[in-house]
Amino acid sequence: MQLELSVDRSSPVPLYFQLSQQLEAAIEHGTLTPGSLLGNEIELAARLGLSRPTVRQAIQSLVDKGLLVRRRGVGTQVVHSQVKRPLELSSLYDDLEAAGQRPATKVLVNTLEPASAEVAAALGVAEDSDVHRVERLRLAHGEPMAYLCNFLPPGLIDLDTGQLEATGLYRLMRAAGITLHSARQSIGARAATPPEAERLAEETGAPLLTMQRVTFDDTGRAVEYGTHTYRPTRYSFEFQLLVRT
Amino acid sequence: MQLELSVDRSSPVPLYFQLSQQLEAAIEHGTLTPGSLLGNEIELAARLGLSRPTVRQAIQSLVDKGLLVRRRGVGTQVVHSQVKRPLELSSLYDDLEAAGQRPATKVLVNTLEPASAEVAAALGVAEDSDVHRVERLRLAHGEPMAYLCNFLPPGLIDLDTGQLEATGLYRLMRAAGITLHSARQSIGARAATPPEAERLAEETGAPLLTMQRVTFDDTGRAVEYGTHTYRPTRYSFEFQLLVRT
DNA sequence: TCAATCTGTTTGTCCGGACAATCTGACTAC
DNA sequence: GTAGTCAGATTGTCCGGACAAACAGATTGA
Repeated sequence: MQLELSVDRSSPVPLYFQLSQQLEAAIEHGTLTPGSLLGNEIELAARLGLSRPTVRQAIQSLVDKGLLVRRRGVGTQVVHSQVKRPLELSSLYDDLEAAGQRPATKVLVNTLEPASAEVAAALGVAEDSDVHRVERLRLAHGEPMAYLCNFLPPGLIDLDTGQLEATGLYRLMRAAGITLHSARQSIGARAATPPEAERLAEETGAPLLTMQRVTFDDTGRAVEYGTHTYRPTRYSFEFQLLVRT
Repeated sequence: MQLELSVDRSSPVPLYFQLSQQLEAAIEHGTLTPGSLLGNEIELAARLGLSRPTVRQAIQSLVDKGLLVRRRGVGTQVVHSQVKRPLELSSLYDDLEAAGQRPATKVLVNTLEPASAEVAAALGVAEDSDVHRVERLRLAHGEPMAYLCNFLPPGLIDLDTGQLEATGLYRLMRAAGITLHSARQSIGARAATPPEAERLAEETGAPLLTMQRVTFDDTGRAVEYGTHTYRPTRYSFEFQLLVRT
């Protein structure tokens, strides 16, 4: 294994992070082939002039990502399977853009209105208190793909219709300094009602994929509640997930 | 904060794990209320007679689970939101049992047959080589909930029809010493074909929720490929997910 | 020939310490 | 009164070392 590894001690980037990125790049690039041993931690530390805990921290982060597997008495191996992303909080806009689909968004509604009981419960605000309501149609290649209805608590973000049409909601929230932390999702299916069918250019009774989601920031506040419907012929949820250990 | 914490040094259970379990229990139980500070690491270590790295390792594991949030200069806080499980590799059988639904399974097919191109590609075996094929109907309260079709490479596990009816496939695999590592899933929806409708007691054209999954063990081998259809009126996919950092 | 045992390798756990980065809150200067 | 500055508190990073546990392969014994 002639893997070139080096760390820059003058950089503000943590050493373990520099190392883990280089290892990840090597795996991605194929320099480290699946199944190959990584060499033992102590020697690796000595080679790089690092301590073993630092090397372990780097390796551990890749184990958590599912790229490496440790075996006591054997060594650390690159996982065989084609792990891509261990399921992050996915954004339809980003998904489409990554797939080269040139997403477009049409904002249908962008108002402030009193929260229904359902919305109030999801967002943890008082019933009838004002919340943002945003309804959007997401298109790809001019064809409707999904109908997105979102509710946000007030005062968190400035919802500009122009920006909503230019990018995704998650990007706007991140840009507004909101740290997304976790989400509770529910994915199901049901038959399209007449208004839903019309919006998505489907027929009444056609199967629709539905997703409901409440997103929380790192302080535990609910920052978004969404009810989405997707055309199943155009979109499905794909993700990779890891077994918790 | 009068939180009772203690560790047993004579136990073979790692100290950091003992601590993290106690903290998790305290959070679950409500002894540690959301938003409350955990007390600084150094004092906590001194109080328990542990070193700071050990305490940090315990805390880190809970941060990874999404239960705690660290803030430099502030401290470690319990997250507000109702995080439950950060999405593990879910098993329909376990899900139903946890919901107190008394799942029942009817094995429709349990044979060895040549792999189709699709199955061979998913499992990474040669086309027309023998693979296990298992078709099951999963019921709850006597009502059909899902139709499960799975393919497994040969020689990995002994598929006994009786056992398949008594428990879930994942449990059997784990019991056979297979370490599940990751899975690639795809969730979609479509209209029921006549045979599908009949199996699930739905009408032709009714919306169905579909899930395809390839599961890998820790050596990177594909150990299972499944094509499942669910009745959306009876089942939906619920999960909590964390933003990767 | 086969099974049990031993041995070396590698990761797992744990320690104690050091300094840096960042946040909060109080203080000070204008 | 307001803005900038400073100090204390807390986590982030990193070091060097020690012993335990588990695995693979070779050795030994029946």
